Amino acid sequence: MQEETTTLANKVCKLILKDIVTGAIGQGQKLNEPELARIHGISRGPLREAMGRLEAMRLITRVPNVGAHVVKLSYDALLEIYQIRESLEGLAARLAAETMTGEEKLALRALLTSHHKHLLDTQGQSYFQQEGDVDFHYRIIHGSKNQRLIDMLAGDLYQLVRMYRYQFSWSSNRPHQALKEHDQICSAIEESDGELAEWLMKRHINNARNNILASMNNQKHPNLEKYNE
Amino acid sequence: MQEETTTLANKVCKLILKDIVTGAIGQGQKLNEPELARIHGISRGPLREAMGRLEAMRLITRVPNVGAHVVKLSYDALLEIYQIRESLEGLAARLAAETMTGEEKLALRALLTSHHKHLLDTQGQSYFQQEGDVDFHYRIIHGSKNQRLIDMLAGDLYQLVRMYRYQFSWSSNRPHQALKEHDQICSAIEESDGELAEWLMKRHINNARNNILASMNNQKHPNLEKYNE
DNA sequence: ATAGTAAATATTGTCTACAATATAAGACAA
DNA sequence: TTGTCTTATATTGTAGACAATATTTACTAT
Repeated sequence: MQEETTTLANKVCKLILKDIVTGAIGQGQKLNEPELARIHGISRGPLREAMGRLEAMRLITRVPNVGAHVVKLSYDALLEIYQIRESLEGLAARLAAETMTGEEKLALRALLTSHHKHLLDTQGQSYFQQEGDVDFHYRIIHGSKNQRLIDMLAGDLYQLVRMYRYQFSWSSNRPHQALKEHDQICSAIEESDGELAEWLMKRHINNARNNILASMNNQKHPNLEKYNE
Repeated sequence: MQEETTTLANKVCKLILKDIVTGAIGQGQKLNEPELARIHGISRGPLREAMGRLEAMRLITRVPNVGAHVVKLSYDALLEIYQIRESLEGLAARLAAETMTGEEKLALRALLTSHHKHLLDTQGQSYFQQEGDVDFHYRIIHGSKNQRLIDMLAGDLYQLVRMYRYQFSWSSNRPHQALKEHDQICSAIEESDGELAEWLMKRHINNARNNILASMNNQKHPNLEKYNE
C-alpha cells in the first residue's frame, strides 16, 4: 500500500475548496486568515499557501494588504467559461477519439449504459444526472492524453462549473436529450472519428449552455451576481 | 500618479520567472529555498509564495518534503501546448473579430505595418520577428474580451512558449509567410468575419507548429529533453 | 570493493512573533 | 447631524526559529 504523503496546505486547500464550491463560504465573502487558520487548527503559513492555490484556480481573488474574497458568479463569467469549454472539450473529444484504448472505450460505453438505466429508474432526477454528466466529460478529457489540457479542464475550470451547479442547482430539463448526445459522442469515439466527435461535443456544450441561460432568464436566480460592482 | 503597491512575493516571482524563461536557471534544476531567499534578500515565507505561483503556472514542479525543480521542456509537451493554442487562439480570433473596436483594429493594422517595415530593414532577423509575433497574438487575445481566456493564454501558456523560444532560439525560417498570414487574419478581423478569422488563426498556428517541429528534427537541439526520466 | 545500515547533515514544513498597512472607532468642527 | 481628521484596532506581510522529513556521509560486514 502506498503511503499518501501530503502537506497541511494541501489538505486544508481541499477543505476550503469544497466549502467555496458548495457555497458554505458564500460569494464575495472575505476570507479572514487568523480565523480560517484557527478553524482548521493550523497556522497562517500553510493556510496562505492553500489560499494561494485557490487564487491560482481563480476561486478567490486577493488584493495586497487587503485580503482575499470569494469570487462572485456572474452571467458573463459563465458565458466565458462555456466558450472555453466548447473549444477545449471539442479538442479533447477529438483527441480521445484518436487515442483512447479499447478498454477505455468500453468503460465509457458502460458508463452511459448505467446512466441510461439510472435515468429510467429516477425519471431524470436532476442531481445524479448532473454528476453523471460530469463523469462523462471527465473521462473524455482524460482520454485525450494531453496532460496540460487535462489539468486546465479537470483542474481549474471544472471547479467553477461545479460551483455554478451547486449554487444555482439548475435543473437539467433535458436529461434524455443530453444522454442521447452523450451516446452520439461515444459512438463517434468508438469509431475513432475524431472530427465528428469534436463537432458533436461542441454542439453538445453549446446546447447545454443555451439550456442554462434559458433557465437563468426564467428564474432570475438570486445567487447570480448580474452586475459586478 | 498611482502608487504601485505590491508584495515581495510578487516581485521575486517575476524575477525568478524571468530567470527560468531565459534559462538562467536551467531545466530540471533544483530550487533551493534558503539559497534563493538569500540571493533575493528576503525570507523563505514570501519566497515560498512566489514558488507557489510558479508552480501554479507549471514552470516548476514540487514534491512534498523533497523540493521544487524547473520543468524540463520536451517535444511532447510542446505539441500539447500547440494543440491547445490552436484551439484557444482560434476562439480568441473569432471573438476578436466580433468584438474588437475600430480603434483596436486600427492599432492592430498599424502593428503589422511596422512589422512589415521592420522585416524589409532587417531581412528577417529572427529575434525581433519572434517578439513581433508575440505582440500580434497578444493583441488578438486581449481583443477577445474574454477575461478567462486572456488569463489562460497570456498568463500561463505564453510563459512556456517564451521559454521554448529563448532556450531553443529556433529560427523562424518563414518570416514573410508568417507576416502574410498575420495580414490575412487582420483582414478577417477588420471585416468582422469571425469564422474566417478563427480558421485562419488555426491554420497559422498549425503552420508554426510544423515549422518548429521540422527545425527541431533537423538540428537535434541539445536543450530538448526528448525523454522524461 | 561493494552492499547495506546508521549517524550526520541539509532541506522542507510549520509555528510564533513582529512590522507594515488597512480598516474601524471616536473626537472635533462646521 | 454630517464630514473630516486623529487615534485605536485589526489584518496582512515578513522574518526568524523549531520540527519533521529527506539526503548525504561514514562505517561495517560480506
